[in-house]
Amino acid sequence: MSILRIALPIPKRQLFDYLAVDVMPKIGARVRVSFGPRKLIGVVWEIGQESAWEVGKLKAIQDIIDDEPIFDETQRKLCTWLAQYYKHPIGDVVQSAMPVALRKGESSLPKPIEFYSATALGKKTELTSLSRAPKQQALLSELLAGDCLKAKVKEQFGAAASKALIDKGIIEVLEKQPSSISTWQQSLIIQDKPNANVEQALAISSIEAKLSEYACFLLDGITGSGKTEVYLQAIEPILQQGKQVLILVPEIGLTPQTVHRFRYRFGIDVGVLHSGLTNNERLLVWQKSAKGQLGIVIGTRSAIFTPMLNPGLLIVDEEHDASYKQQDGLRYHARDLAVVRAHAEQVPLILGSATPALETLNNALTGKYHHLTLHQRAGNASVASQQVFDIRQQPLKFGIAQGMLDRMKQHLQQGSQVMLFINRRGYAPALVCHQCGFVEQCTRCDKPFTLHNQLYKLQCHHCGNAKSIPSSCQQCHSTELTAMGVGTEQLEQGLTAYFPEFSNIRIDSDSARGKSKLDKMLSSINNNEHQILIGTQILSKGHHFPNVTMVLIMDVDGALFSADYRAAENLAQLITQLAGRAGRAEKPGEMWLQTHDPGHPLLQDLINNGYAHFAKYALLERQHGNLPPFTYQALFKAQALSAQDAHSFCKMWRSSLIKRQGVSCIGPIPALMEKRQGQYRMQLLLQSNQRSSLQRALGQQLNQIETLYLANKVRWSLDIDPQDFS
DNA sequence: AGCACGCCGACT
DNA sequence: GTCGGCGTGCTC
Repeated sequence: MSILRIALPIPKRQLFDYLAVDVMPKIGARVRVSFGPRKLIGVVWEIGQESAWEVGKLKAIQDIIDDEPIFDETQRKLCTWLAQYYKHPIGDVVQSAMPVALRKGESSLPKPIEFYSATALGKKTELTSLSRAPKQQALLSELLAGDCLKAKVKEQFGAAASKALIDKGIIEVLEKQPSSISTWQQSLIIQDKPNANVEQALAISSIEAKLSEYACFLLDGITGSGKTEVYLQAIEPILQQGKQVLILVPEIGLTPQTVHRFRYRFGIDVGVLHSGLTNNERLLVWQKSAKGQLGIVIGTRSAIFTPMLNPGLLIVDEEHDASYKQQDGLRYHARDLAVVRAHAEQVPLILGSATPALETLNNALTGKYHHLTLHQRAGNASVASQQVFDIRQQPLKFGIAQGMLDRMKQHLQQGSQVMLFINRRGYAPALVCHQCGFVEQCTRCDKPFTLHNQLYKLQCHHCGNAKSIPSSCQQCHSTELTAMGVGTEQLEQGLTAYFPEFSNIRIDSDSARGKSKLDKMLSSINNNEHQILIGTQILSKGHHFPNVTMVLIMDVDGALFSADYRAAENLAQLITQLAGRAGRAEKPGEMWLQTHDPGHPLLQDLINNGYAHFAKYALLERQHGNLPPFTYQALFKAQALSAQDAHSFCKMWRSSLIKRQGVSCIGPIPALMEKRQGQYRMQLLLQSNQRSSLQRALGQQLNQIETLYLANKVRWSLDIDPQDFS
């Protein structure tokens, strides 16, 4: 008796067994089943001969939705890998790999294309007989010349005209299968291909040497060095072989210009997947790609799941970008999944960035990835000069030093724009003396204490050691101790009052919700409608600000002294990205970094030697500190209505994990925002030198937790390779 | 995750 | 007397 093992949208780390009725569904096809009192849609994941359940108690499936699998073997492999690696319920994984429309049971087959055609009666109808209905007359005349797509008719002639003609029997709606539509391979052209420079040509030929096998390339090219041109020329032979290309871009970077550039170069339809699409639009791209009808698919994080009939190349642009890591539910990293997918499909993968993530850089340096570098800047690109501004003992107005305000004034009066940059992401903050720059450190670890305002405590995020907040500086006895970071609103108000004659605009993910809103803001900036730009991360992504001649990074220390070891890396990426986007050749920009520690070695290294040098130094530091990518981490989070419950749950995890080989724990430590929505949040950081020992320990741990201890009071989650510790 | 079952408080 | 609160447990 064949048993169907089905992945159901249930948060359990298991498959559910069912029986087939008379037709056997294929592996990878959707089926409808009854599950307890409700009906669910699941995907047949395995077919086996026996069940751990009593076979007599198994239910039969209700019906089969797909005759053909919607998950091919590679996709099933990817999902299984995801579930295994991220320790996530398989049903949930399968669910997130599917477009929403398919989760709801929509047909996976492309909808037939509807078009209007003149009937036999229509062909005999005199046009003049319709002279009293000009719209209908025009439509009929159009259709006598040839058939026309339904959507196009509706747009040109309106719904009323076509309906009237259908009622008269003059025209009719016909359907044809989309596969009979001409394929992109026939319309492929190569438009306006510029000559590659030496470095680009070298990169392109390195990639071309590995077109039909797995290989991972880090395309490490400074801003303005023409990474996109390398992508375009690497794509060319792939498309010419009739194979497909999947390109991932960060959430905000998905600008129409980029898409246009691909579309224009090759003259083919490009499938675009972004958050603004409806479920049906998303499904359509999915279907077309699965049928091989799209040469290029571009999309954000979840586009990595798009099936391809004939894959030829994967590209992850701006691979260091944090938006590739999903921050809730299935916490996967799309870049890492791209590596797994490229391997499974046996196709090459290009990871592109001006500021590669340290993990990626390490893989390139150890030879796991091929390292391709572009140093030459094309044409009129420029980089802003970078310098630190010592704010010790400086009077600060809404977070800005007086010296910097004066400098801003100069730039503004010359008609230039000034950009202020705040890290709104709450890095675990330290306590710093404004007089002398002294930072309170844990005596055991020599690491800055993290300030927990709600607890009114300083706590070391490396050993858990805690003390109360001192009232004066240990070194100079000043009472001016400050936490780092200032709110955007406060700054906005302050600037409006201080520079009444200049208009300011705030750009963050809240104010720029939606792509068109952001575009509008950007064009108003480039039209000089605003002189002072206040922004967060969003400004560092993909856009150029030729008229900005001064960039001020307000809260450098927040990142330098954060317990989050990634904060310094993120800051360096941000500074480097911004420096490449402000000003232009004739009007170069200057960038200022406000800090209490102007001599900080990482900061000095970045400013004097650039990102690549900084990154190597930072990697060395990570190695000495036993941190990723030289060790492997997982973050266990627990939240409960009572702090005691959350704490003891973490401790229970800790005590059972610590017995396992090669895994160490830090915590439990309260989360940065200890209490949110009435829930107390605690976390435990797990670390190992060996990826496999961490994986094994977590696997065993989860088996226990599901069978032995079901703490209903505590909601918990596990973040493998955490990027963010808040 | 849902959904049912169940066991206790304030209402027509 | 019951309507409904949400704690507990189960779903192939």
